[in-house]
Amino acid sequence: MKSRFTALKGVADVLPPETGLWRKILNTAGLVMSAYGYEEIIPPVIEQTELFLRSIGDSSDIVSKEMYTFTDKGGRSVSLRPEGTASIVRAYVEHNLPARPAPQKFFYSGPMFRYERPQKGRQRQFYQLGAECFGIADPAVDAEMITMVMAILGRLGLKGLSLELNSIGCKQCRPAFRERLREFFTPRLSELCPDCQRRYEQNPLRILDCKVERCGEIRKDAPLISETLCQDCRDHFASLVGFLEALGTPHVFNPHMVRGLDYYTRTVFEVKGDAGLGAQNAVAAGGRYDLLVSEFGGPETPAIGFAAGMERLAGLLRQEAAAPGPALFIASLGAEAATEALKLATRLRDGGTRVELGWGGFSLKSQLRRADKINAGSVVIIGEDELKSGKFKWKNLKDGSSGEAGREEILKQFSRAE
RNA sequence: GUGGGCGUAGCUCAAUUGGCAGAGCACUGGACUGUGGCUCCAGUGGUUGUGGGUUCAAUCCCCAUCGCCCACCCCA
Repeated sequence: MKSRFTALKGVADVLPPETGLWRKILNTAGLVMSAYGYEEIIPPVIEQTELFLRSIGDSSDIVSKEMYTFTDKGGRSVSLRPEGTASIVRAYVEHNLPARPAPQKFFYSGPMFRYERPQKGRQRQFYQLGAECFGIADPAVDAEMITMVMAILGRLGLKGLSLELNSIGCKQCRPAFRERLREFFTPRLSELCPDCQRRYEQNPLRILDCKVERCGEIRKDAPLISETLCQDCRDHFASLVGFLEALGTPHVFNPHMVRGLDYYTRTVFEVKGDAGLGAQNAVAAGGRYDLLVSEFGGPETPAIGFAAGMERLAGLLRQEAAAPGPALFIASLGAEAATEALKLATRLRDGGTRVELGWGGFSLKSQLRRADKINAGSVVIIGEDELKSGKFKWKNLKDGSSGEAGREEILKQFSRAE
């Protein structure tokens, strides 16, 4: 710990080879999402604070105590985004995108900020990858979005995931359910854990996924949202389940699942990983939010979205193979040979071949040792003999084959064959 | 914000009752004048997270502080 500066608490550098994994995740997700008709949108990471107050709502700690909020030099209260959806919806309304034909589909990725106590799978600056679809209320869109999320995860080779599903109703039926829930817990309020007593006031739905054992027993006979949904919500959910079954997408109905953000309506879903993620085991989650666009001043527009945590995805994709090395390593002996090596390397690099050089007057042996250490595919040796004869010695470090070849031959042989 | 655990070399970890800070791996070089991997040898690398205190003496005990980890809360 002699470094003069260290990264802030809860933020982290992503180093190679981890960065390769991140790129793979983003590329794969981008590929799948464009097949589903999504286009990238790049919103700013900073917004006026009120945007998040109005979207996420005050029943969540995100807004009340986790935002990076400050006053800028113009006296405005601004915040680093704690999640992506609010910005996308703002952009959608601000640029009058509802005027374009529905559905409008966007994906995004980038850092989010929440001032939380770090733990496994949770940091203050973390990356999310997400998508939003505007303009269609049909449950087929819910099924499509969920299928797309599962397709991304599947394409990445992730196994042991479970998709959980619920409906939390709309503005007609959810308030009624909240009240029924309160009535149910009122007589046993004193038996609930302190956190749940607070939830009772703030957001009684949250009591349903409390981890305290005693609270679990108490809520055994609590009313279920699925029994309280209005007919429209009930139909919507049934239809979604039908689509998923037709698509063969495995899913689990979890009547106790509650999402944290206030703006969700009807469909909510969560994809959980199996092992290795600790307590923060949701790799992706999302839901429908049919009211948010109009709350932001746009026309009444149904919408649905999801977000996935990059760090959690990367954590699940264990780094398997050794770091790939250069296709060719050029060892040289003497100043003249070094010049020749540099010229050769530059021509190959111009053609896209990855080449490393054995710089610096080291013995041939140490240069070759280094070529081996960095996992080079082949090595070419340039010394005085080779300069005289014009024939370079080469050796394949993988299979041990070797030979001699002229410059043009070498160029041809290593010009980005693979 | 709350609770618990942990800070010794780049990494993983030792260090007896409080008594000269070590090993393996990694890195660099050599043994082997221009042919890697295996082996052997050597070398580089540390104010023991930081600041105080107790003591003849602190990696070890005490206090504070910072950082990391895990869990709660919350959530991707």
